[in-house]
Amino acid sequence: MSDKESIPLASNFIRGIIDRDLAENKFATKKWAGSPGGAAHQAAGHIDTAKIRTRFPPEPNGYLHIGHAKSICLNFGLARDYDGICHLRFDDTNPEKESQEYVDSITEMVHWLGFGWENGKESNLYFASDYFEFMYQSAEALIMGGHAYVDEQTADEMRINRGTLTEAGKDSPYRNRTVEENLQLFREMRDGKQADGSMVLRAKIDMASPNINMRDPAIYRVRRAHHHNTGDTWCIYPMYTFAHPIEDALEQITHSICTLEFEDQRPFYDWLLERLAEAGLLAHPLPHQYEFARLNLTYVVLSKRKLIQLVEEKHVSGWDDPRLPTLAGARRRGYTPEGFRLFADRIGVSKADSWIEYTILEDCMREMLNDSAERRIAVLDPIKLVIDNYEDGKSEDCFAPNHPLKPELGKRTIQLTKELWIEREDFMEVPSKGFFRLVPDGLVRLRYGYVVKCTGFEKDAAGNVTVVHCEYLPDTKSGTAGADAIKVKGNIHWVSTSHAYTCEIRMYDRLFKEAHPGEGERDFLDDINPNSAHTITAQLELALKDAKPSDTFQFERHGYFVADRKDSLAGKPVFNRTVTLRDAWQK
RNA sequence: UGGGGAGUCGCCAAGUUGGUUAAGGCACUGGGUUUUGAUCCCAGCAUCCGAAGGUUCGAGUCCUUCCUCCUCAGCCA
Repeated sequence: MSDKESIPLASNFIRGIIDRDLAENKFATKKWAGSPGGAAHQAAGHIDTAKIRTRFPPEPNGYLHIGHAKSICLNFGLARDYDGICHLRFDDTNPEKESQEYVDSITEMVHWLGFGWENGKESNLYFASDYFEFMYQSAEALIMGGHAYVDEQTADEMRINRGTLTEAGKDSPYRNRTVEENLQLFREMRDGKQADGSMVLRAKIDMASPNINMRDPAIYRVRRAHHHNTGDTWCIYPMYTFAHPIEDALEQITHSICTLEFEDQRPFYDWLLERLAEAGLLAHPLPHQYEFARLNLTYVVLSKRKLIQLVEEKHVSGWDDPRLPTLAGARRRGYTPEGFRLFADRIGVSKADSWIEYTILEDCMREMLNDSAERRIAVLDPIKLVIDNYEDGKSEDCFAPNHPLKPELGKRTIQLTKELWIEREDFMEVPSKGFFRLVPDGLVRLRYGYVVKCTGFEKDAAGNVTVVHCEYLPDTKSGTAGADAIKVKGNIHWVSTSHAYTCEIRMYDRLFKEAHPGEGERDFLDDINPNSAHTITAQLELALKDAKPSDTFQFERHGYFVADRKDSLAGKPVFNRTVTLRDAWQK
């Protein structure tokens, strides 16, 4: 953890709730048997040593993105700060959409972000599907308590009878079956004696409730589908509404944090848990649900549907395309876990819908990368500079610090020769106002080398500058006595043409050109930035040839770059531009 | 038009049971340092808290009315 992350965090409403709960000793008697379970199981346990328990509960039906990172940092961060534990729990109650591939990917990315779910010997990695038996028993308990019934209406009939936002619903004709009949039918559902979709188990609450979620929500459906975890053991599966509160309760979660759209479901969450506590299946204290506003980022789409569309219609190269806001893509782009954690802290948590400016994320990455990335030299758009008064064939050591803020990281040598590559934009035949780099008859310092004076230049038939000529001033070499006798404002980087690694670099920019892709009547695909990626051939200092996949560097005066983790070969890395340096001059 | 939420500086976001000059971050604007026009440092940046009334010695914090935005009618999560 860096100093930046040890700065006291701004308070937020969830921390306020936790502070109050802890002050009231709300969980002082809560037990934990070392594994998830109901009242009977937990009763045999000890007082929970975890002060609070939170959980990150993804459905393994897609890849994690930056929005998830906010939730992950929130849940795991809270557990860390309050001496608690955060579980990683896969909410896998819909087998038709879920798969092991997603489980693996999600697990990997949560770890990558820097969080763990281990607590001593306990792994606290769970699957909702491991609780199917308990959920089934809970459903029977509900039936026996007169709180659930088997409904044989079709999906369409159910929808029609649910009413509207302003009109009450109508009771199902099957609503008043006897407990015995309900139990028998529910068991038939479980035993495969009822067809898919022919009936559902519904909670029996109030078809006239102004909250539509309380109008007898479906809690179990018949679905013959192979489950990635339970195989073909079940042909009935619980709905999220029913399953999630039970998952939280079995894991002794204290603070169940989700996004705003679940707010309407909280009454059912509490209703269900109370019923199961009455039935003796669960013990108090029961978990509570709290909702926060999901992340919206400008110039980015985070909806699962749109992300899938971008990938399937090949607008990007895949789920880990460096331009995508998926965590896999961000990692390939060179975004770092530290940067994401800083970002999460910086944007805060509240219940107000908000749009975070994309530059906030970029700034967080710059901030952490500035601290961690070693410096290297890269000429991205090379033109030749010839030092006419420099000896042919001579090669001279120049010393460049690996990190200006961390002298302990040492220096490396780079070779200066008569012919160099410099940046095309560092020379101007007719300088614009305020330009202080190379101009005819002007002085500029070759960074870590000599001060040179521009003596001329050559152009091709098209009028493009091809070669710049200069003469060096012998007594001005960096690091030698008197080097600063001649002051120059300009300072440009360079790479010897005979000591260069010619390399492919992917220059990435934002995927969308509009702050709010697809806003209003527009199709979000029409807002795609046609210049979000282009590949260049650059001249890099030789040391970069040995970069390992995922190594990050600051290419001085340009930005942060990472050796692509997929396409880099040993001795032949290719780089992705993570983010540029801030540039007051460009503005 | 029913239920549930939210409205504090360009973007986020703190604001204890009402107490007197409305945190902080990002952005922005000045100035300084600097062999990255980077980093870093210093300073400035809401007489005002969606609007209008009201209660009070005193309100972003309480009351009333209004406005705007988000969200809910899957056998998805």
